[in-house]
Amino acid sequence: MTPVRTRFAPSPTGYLHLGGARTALFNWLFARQHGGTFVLRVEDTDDKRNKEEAFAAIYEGMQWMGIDWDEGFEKGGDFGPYNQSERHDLYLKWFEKLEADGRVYQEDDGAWRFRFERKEVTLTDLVCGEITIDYKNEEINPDMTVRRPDGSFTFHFVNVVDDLEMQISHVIRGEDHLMNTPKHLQLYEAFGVEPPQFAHIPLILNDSGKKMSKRDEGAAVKDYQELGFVPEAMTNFVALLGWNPKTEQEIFTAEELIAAFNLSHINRAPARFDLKKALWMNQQYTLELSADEFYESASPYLEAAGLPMSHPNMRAAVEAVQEKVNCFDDVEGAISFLFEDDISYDDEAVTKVMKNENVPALLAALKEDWTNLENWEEAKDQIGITAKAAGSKPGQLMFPTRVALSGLGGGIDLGLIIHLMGQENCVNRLEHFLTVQA
RNA sequence: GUCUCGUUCGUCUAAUGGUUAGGACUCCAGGUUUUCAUCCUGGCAAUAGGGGUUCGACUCCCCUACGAGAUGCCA
Repeated sequence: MTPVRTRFAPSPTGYLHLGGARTALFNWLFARQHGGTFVLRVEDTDDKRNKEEAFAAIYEGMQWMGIDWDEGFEKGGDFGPYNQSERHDLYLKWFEKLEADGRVYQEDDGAWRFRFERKEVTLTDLVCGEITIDYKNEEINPDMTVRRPDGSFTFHFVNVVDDLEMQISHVIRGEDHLMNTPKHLQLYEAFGVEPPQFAHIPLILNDSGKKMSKRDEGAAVKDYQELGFVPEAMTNFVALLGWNPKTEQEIFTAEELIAAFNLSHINRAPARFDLKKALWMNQQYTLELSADEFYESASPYLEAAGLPMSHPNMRAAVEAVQEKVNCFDDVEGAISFLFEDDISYDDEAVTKVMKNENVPALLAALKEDWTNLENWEEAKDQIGITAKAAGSKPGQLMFPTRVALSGLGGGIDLGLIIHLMGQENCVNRLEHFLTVQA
């Protein structure tokens, strides 16, 4: 039994694509499940500027999602170097073998082509099954370029050499490589080595059903980091895109994913990324955080938004919205009204409130009744008393009061809003609401 | 154009010849909460179309439509 060795080989594009993240995750899950090795290789064949910076975005994204690697970038290992740009001698060695065997020939401009065997090639893919490509017709499948006139090698060539040199046992990659694989198989055969096993996973589509591209909103893992996703939720959600456990379980810890993962349960059809469901899943995770964890995680977002972090009410306000928000980025909008003098009103909430024509009178009455109260509990109870005195139900005044005080249709518990805001501010907000909206 | 793959509620998916086609998200309606959220209950909603094979088809075969990928001296 050969040891399981998988790899993720991104090129330094400056961001970790959602699809790339899932490819990395599946490779990682498979390696972890089999006690194998997960390699991070850098496909930097083109000499790009800011290569290191561009790659940093990728490994930071992986680290955020909790995908660690055993070999490769910054870890080293026995099969290095792990940057393609430093592996030229290795490529040359295998190229010379092809040359000696007469499997390559040179074009007029100096480029080298690999001579395909003119036969049918069958790929047995762990996800896609058997796929046969006919190479008999040279017009349809011309020999492929493996080396450029400047001496550098093309993707197909280096990819195969790297995988065989690094003794990769399973190549798990996006379906966009499916048609490349028979070519790679020809190369393995010419090299005289056993190819690895292949598993091609379906692509991730954007909201409109097209392949997610760099321009798409939410194409980068970083986008979800900025939205304030819990990393474990992100990992969980991405794992369920194109793979399913064949059970109705949806919430998985990393350990559970490792145990349940199975290449044969990967779908063939591409999947769309549904932000609403992702946010729902994220909320399942934020709900499970301790108050401390939630506060710690939300703080950076609040600081970035300029909220006064040392304010005595800050901690209580943040804790109060833990079960109200989907992601950390929503916290600021849910509590900022407590820390700002100017209040902005949610149009939808105001419209809903104003549908009841009794509301202005009720709020005006409450404003009068709210003076000279001992504490916030009394103030909260007063809402019911005022409502009843006017012949309304308490509930008919609770919601309008919430909107008048916070400007929002939802959020912190009303009693707590009153408590944190203080009597004077409450009365002022009612006054302001009546002036502006009524 | 050619080659390859794919197509189940709006979305993620289950059901590999026999189910009232199941679950989840969204949405809607109730309940709980004097408000909001959580939570609970219920509801709307799908086998792309057409032919076969079969006692029986989401499931197998063929055609069409649609989608995706490949067809680079990009990766």
